[in-house]
Amino acid sequence: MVEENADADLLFLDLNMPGVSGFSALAWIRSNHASLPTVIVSAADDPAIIRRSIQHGASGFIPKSSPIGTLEAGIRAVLDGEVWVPEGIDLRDDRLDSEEAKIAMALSSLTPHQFRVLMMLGEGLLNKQIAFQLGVSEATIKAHVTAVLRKMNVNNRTQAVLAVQQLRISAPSLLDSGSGGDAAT
Amino acid sequence: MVEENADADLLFLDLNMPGVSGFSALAWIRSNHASLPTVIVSAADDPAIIRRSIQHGASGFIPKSSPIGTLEAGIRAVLDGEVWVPEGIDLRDDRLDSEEAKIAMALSSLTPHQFRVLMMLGEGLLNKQIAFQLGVSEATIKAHVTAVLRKMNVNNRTQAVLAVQQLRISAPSLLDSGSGGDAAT
DNA sequence: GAGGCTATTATCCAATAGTCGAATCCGGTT
DNA sequence: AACCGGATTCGACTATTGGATAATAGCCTC
Repeated sequence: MVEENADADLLFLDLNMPGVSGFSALAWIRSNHASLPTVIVSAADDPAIIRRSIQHGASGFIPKSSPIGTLEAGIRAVLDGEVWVPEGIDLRDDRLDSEEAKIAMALSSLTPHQFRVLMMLGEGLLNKQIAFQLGVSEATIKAHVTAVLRKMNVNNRTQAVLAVQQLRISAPSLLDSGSGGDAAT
Repeated sequence: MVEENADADLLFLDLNMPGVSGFSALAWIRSNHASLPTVIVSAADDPAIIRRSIQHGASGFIPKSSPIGTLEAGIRAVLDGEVWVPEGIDLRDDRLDSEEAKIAMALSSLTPHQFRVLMMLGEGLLNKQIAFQLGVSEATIKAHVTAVLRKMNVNNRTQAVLAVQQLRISAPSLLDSGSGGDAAT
């Protein structure tokens, strides 16, 4: 849709759209339509998610629970070139997880069709099914898939899908990174 | 490890172990070793995660930040057959998301080897690599994979991996669907 | 108009994935 | 001891995937 509406002034983007996992779309749109301010509208209000949205290039974040007035103020602010987040959200000290940044960058380099194909890989579809849905030959899809694997630096579609999954809405800040044995007794 | 220590009295399980995504291991262990009380020990303290742990059959949840005394009390309670969660966590109204329950049930039906193979699929490994790591022929792995696909009711490994990913630690309560509304931290 | 990038398709080939049937092993029963 | 159901193992066969190469066409830029 973004491709077909290149003259839009503003984009409202819902995280967790079916068929597009988490921040993938945001990361791609930010690079391929840099002049299109994007506001995340989400039911989530987790500070970690808000921060990640901004890190991925969103111009604003407006929880669905916001009163109309806030929505309006947010839109005005973003159209004025500002970054808008709910009150009380601290954006300092923000740096994107390096692994996540790497994946986002790879996504950015994809062409529109390649991105589309990748999202469909993420639904576990066969090349043949993707070809049918997009109305092109399977050979074309294979070419796209090959290009995607190369750009994402992975060896097969499953790994590509797993990489994309890392941009899902989950709360990395809540996890731990250390690990050690767990044992029983 | 659980398979090799069938006589254990209690299992401490860390969510997000490398190679086992989220609640997968818990779901499987609960069905295949029903008499083994399992306590989740995690750095996370999100009420949603704690609730999901109990829903998946954990006997207790102890945040890593807990003082020793609490840890001890929790262990005693669980060994006495009780369910232990941090103070202030409300467990009422608990029903597992139906899609998630379906996946957990499918996982439960897997044999030890099949489960192991599935977890390795989740790392994007080739059949050949799995075969090597487990010291069996590739044909054997293929057979296991086929069995897994059948039990999980999917058509290919990518779909199987995606299903397992749904049991990752992410906070469904933070996404749309209404209800909850606990902003952590 | 030339050069560069994307998209499309095709063909050929090697590797990987998935299905089927069958042999073997193992624990528990009869 | 014979039997049974299952888990595990494996080889043969087929389908899908991924890589390499090439050709055509459209689009944008210089």
